[in-house]
Amino acid sequence: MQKETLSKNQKIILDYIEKVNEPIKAYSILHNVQKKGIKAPLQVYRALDKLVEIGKIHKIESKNAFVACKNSNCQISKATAFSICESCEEVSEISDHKLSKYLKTFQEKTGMKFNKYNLEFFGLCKKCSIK
Amino acid sequence: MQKETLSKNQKIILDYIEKVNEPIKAYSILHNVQKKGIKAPLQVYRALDKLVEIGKIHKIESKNAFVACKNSNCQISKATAFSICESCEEVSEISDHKLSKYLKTFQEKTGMKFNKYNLEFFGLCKKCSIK
DNA sequence: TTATTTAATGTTATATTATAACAATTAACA
DNA sequence: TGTTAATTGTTATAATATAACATTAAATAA
Repeated sequence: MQKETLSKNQKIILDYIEKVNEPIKAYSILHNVQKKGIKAPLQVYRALDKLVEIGKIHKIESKNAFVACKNSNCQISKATAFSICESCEEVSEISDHKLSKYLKTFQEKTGMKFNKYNLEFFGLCKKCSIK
Repeated sequence: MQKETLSKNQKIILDYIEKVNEPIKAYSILHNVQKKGIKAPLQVYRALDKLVEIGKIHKIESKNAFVACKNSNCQISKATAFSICESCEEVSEISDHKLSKYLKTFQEKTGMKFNKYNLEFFGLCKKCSIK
């Protein structure tokens, strides 16, 4: 699904999330797109649902926040991995080949048929560990 | 930290979570321990925080639910992995050596110092994929 | 022991996150 | 063009979580 095929609200909200470029919460999005005519939480949540579904954004579950997907071709739209610095709150999307591979073998082993996973690492980023 | 050193509320709530043996939500816990004298959400949330901190339970972030840790010796108290069936809602804790190993090498590569991760797989369990 | 500090509790109020329900509108397409 | 599916708008409310403050219990140092 291309950005061009998104609906009005979906576009407004994706544009905003891409602009801020860091995890942002639904009500904060709402607050920031009100000048564009979006008035109610549901309008935001509906767009978020769709954007997550098509892989344009990811939800950081541990933070109830949403962030634009950095993998433009988003093959991994349904397999997200993030590292989250507990000090500066920086969040980075991880795109690691070995990990995807591991997860596949894991699937075979457990007999479970996965169609999605969510992985969140917490710790100190390089910068913050120096301090 | 042993179970014996837990406080009154912590014990009540851990006992209940261990008994139900599946992910359960804070307000559901509250409802079910009211006969034991726990009256307010905060009493539950405080105990949950502590129990998560010491590794007796885990939070399933995508479900806002809590589940007892199955690894009695809980070395992996801070490294949790779950598989979640999207059909029957069954949740299993995963304890996989290869995964822990992978995560360690990953840490070295990124320069980030991790002290915790959360991994949630979604899909269909064996039973449900047959249906 | 007793003073002191730290952890846990109790309680009320409120903040934050998310969805239900229903009516209206627009887009997709047979 | 008529029909279905997707999206929107709106109000109300459900579900999840924390703030703030007073009190009590437990741990431990003098």
